[in-house]
Amino acid sequence: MTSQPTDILESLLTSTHRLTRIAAQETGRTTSPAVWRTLSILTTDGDLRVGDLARASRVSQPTMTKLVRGLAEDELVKRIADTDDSRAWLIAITPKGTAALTEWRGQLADSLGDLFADLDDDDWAVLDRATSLLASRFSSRTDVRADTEAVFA
Amino acid sequence: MTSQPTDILESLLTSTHRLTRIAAQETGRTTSPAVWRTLSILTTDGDLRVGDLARASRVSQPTMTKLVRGLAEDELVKRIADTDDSRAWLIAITPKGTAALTEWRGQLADSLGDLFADLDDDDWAVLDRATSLLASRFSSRTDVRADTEAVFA
DNA sequence: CCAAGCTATATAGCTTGGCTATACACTAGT
DNA sequence: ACTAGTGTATAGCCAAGCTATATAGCTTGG
Repeated sequence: MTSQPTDILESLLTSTHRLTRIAAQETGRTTSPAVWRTLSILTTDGDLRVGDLARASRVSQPTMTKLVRGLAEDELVKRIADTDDSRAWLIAITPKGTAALTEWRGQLADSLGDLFADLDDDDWAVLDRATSLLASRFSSRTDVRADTEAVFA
Repeated sequence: MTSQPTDILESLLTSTHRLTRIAAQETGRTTSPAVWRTLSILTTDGDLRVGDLARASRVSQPTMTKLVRGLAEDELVKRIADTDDSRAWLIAITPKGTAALTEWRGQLADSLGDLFADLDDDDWAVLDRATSLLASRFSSRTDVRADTEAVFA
């Protein structure tokens, strides 16, 4: 019996959050999901305004403002003045930010390696496909939210 | 071309956290990942002591104590005195807790339904297998290889 | 061309989940 | 019985999330 979508989604979210906790403990890193979610979005989508970044990451604008402030202090992102609209900023990931994301990716593999040691190539292929399926949910779509006019600049 | 495990894991975690944020916004629910992660563990593993629950959920013991207090106030779990060790408590999910988890599962399906509308049966099978693979990482007692039996039956 | 309103970001203040350090209460070993 | 060990709770901190609101800059109608 194949599981119902509702069960699959719940199990997927729950399991992944447990994985996240394991990664946090094993790496001893304090870097939060919010940080690498943000960096990851900037990497795949390119420079974004604070508001668009908030929508992409699905958090409120004040939350993203706060996150960006922290990231900018750590020099993982930089703010670029928007010449067309001086109220706005373009947020761009810095080389240091890219390096941090890459490093975290490696630590993930190291810390979760043992847990996945028994997976064969076929299992990895399944995870790969599933991950692609999930990632494709977010790519270049008329994002449910009505406005989003200028995501690509 | 298959991605490297390190990329797969990073993308998996990031995508799922974005899904989590979408679910939070669409359902308008304030219930946090920590809550349903805890309820989900209690459902699959049965009654657990606070310490064991903390280990299963991969948070510190004080964090779990705090979570359990909140859950108990909402009557989603109850504390059962451990007759063998009067320092300890067994934490059990209540019918109300089970109902809440079930309801959340349904809301997940509702709120994420549109996003996954274009998936065919094959795609869902992939997600199902991947989810089983992930879930099997945590079945601490019945060791590895739980995935092979768990997918289809 | 300027007041009124709309929009982009920032600030304030709150809640909760996460942590470490430590206290307290009970169990167990010698 | 004393000491060491273990299970839970408390205290106090920080970060990530929220809503409500302020500030600053665009835009537009009269």
